[in-house]
Amino acid sequence: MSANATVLPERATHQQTRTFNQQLVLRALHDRSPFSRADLARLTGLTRTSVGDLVGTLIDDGLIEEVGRGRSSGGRSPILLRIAPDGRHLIGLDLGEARFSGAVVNLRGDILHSIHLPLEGRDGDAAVELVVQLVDALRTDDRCPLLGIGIGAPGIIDTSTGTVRWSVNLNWAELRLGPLLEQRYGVPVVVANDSHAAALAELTFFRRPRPNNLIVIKVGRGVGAGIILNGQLFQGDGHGAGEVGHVSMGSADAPCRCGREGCLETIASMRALVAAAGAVEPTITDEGGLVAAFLADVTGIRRIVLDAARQLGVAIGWLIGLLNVRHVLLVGPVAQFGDDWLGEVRRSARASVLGLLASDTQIEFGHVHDDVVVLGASALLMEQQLGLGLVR
Amino acid sequence: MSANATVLPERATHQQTRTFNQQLVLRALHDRSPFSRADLARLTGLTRTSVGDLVGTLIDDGLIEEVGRGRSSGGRSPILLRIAPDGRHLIGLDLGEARFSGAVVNLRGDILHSIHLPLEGRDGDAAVELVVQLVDALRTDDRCPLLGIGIGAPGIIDTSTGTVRWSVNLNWAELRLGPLLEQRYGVPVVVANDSHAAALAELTFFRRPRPNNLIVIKVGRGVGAGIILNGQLFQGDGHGAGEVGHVSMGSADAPCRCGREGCLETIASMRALVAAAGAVEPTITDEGGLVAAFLADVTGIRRIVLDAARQLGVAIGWLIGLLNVRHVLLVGPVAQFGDDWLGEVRRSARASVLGLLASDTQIEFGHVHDDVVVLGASALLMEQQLGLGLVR
DNA sequence: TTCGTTTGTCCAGAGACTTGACAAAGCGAA
DNA sequence: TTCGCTTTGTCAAGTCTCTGGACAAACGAA
Repeated sequence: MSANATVLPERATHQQTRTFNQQLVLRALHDRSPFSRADLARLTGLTRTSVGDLVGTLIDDGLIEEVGRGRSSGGRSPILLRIAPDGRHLIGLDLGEARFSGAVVNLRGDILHSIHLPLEGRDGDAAVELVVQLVDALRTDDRCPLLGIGIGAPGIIDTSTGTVRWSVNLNWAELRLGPLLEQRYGVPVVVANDSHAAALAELTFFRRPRPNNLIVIKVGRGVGAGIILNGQLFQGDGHGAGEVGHVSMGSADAPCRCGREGCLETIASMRALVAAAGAVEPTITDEGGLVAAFLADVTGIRRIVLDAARQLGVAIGWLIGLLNVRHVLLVGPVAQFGDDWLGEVRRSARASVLGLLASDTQIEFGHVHDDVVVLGASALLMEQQLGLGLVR
Repeated sequence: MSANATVLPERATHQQTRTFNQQLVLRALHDRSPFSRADLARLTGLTRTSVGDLVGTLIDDGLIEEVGRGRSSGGRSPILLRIAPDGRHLIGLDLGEARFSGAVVNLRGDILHSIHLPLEGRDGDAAVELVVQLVDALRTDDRCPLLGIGIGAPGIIDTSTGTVRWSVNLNWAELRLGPLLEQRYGVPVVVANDSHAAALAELTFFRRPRPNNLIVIKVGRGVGAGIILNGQLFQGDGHGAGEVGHVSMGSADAPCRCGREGCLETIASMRALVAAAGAVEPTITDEGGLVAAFLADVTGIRRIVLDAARQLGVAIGWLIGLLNVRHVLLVGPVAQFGDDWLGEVRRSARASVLGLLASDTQIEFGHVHDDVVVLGASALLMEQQLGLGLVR
């Protein structure tokens, strides 16, 4: 037998069957609670016996709990079950460009306690130190079992090994952040790109029924997309899927921090918009000022912002044309621009792609904008540790 | 329990475990033969006992066969196994724009017998009749058990139901081609978009080790892509993934048959190139003439063709930027343009996307061009019926 | 109160993988 | 040639998990 053997998936065993069905029960309860054991049996196709057994071990694990009895439909009244919200706690981190945020999150996605630490120009090891501070601060005072730590950060991130391969503003390269924290805290750690995390947050906590395919575009200081296909986060061969911010839009104007010119990020990101608006109207120096000027219809500003929306729409048009995905969400500070801006994005996207595909696609704002990365990182951790949403 | 219950995947059962492991063995042998039972045990992680049992049923089914003994490595010499090439035969069809092709294919992807029927303007029911003729002609004279019929056709195709939702030049809309043929011939039938099929052909028969992600762009009369992500064909919510031919390239010149303007297809397809070249050099009236003129460096023609390559490169740049996929293959008649053309595509694609992503991506010609759709349709059928390559 | 229905659980049974053991088959050294 | 060691393929018993049938508990309605 030669050395470079074919790579095969894991074999199927009894234990895998068990785990899979346990996750099936867990996922049903996560998607919509409460359910009785009999409900779950009908829903999953398993027998009442099997469900009873599975539920037993899940209750022993503290992951689900009984919450009283439901209304009878002519027979014995069912015992209702739900995910035990505080069966586990998670720590979710958002390593943003201006500040690091962290929160303790429960299994329902409730944020129990959150902290923000300004970055103030720190990078490299100093930034790692800040991460440690954040986790230390969140870990005190919580006697609930900790499922692990989920981290979202800008840049190219290898989630399978927990390595930050490249993050411009933090000045990290090939940083094994995951293993480092795992060793320090002794709990599982997952690290993912912030836009990818955002997509998972919307999918896991805010979309019912869960779409198979979903694209979430996060427009903040940068522009990035999280792409969920067949119910799973798609990261690409090099973990760089969704890097829409650095695709060339043709017009080579402003230089981009990636070293090239004409990237979408130099046109449509908040950073670029604030700069462009500031050049016209010097009083505008930050996002707040820009948004206010846009909403107040200040001459010139409106056009700048809507032009950017148009370019973003072109990028979305490509996404729709290439992937034919029906759900596209926009999250981040751009949500403040409101429906005029969104309308421009929609028009532009629809104009640049085959009608049959575009007409079915919904382009909307996401549900959360501030904590979306924290929640998404938590969602990824839940998915990896508990199997919510992951279809084997 | 409310009516709109959450959609859950199938529960795991013993039988599924069995099927899964059987497919694991089958897939190992399909990827690289021959292997002994002991090899397979090491490769899959199953015990020798289990593998022996699985192999037994597969041999009884006629899907694999023993092919003598291998060299001993100090102990008893192993009995070598491989897929029985003619354990099943398949019929693969390519419903092209100018002609319908069909072939009998075996499990190794060998084409045993093929036919071509010119379309001669037929569409609608007449085209369906032609499909039936093709199958009838291929079915005679083959006593090997028929696994089924695989069909690749241009247009938007719902593979899950076997429906051609929309095919311009065949004038088909919502045609339930799959069920129709299933009823007539009593064997499983799969229908897929031709570019999607092409991608499956390259993945299934010509790429070792099998890449996780692969994009195959078929440039012929139209332009379409087949997108394989996480080892599976990705079709999108409306089965229209990969419709790169109808994304707007900005410059709104020629009207497209889809009703819009500036589509990639009006610039980079063979149909468009022949038309553009014909306008400059009236002696050019078909693909052959165009290719000859390009290779002979006829004034003006070269520029037209390379301009098209550049535009195609932009589209590939978007694909790479959005999906970060490392393997991109080009198939179809454009392969005749050779390395100059390919070089131009590569340059353009690399220029329009983040260096970190582009540098890892290989853009090459595919292995087959003529029979790629026939083989791909067969591959899809094999995948669905035998589970080769599909990871549950 | 009684009957029918629904729920949750217990017990036996079946399917598939694993473990341990063993015979068959081959290489190599004494 | 013979013996010992290794590898291969198979057999029997054991374990894990799902399934099917049966039963008691719980509830509404007559």
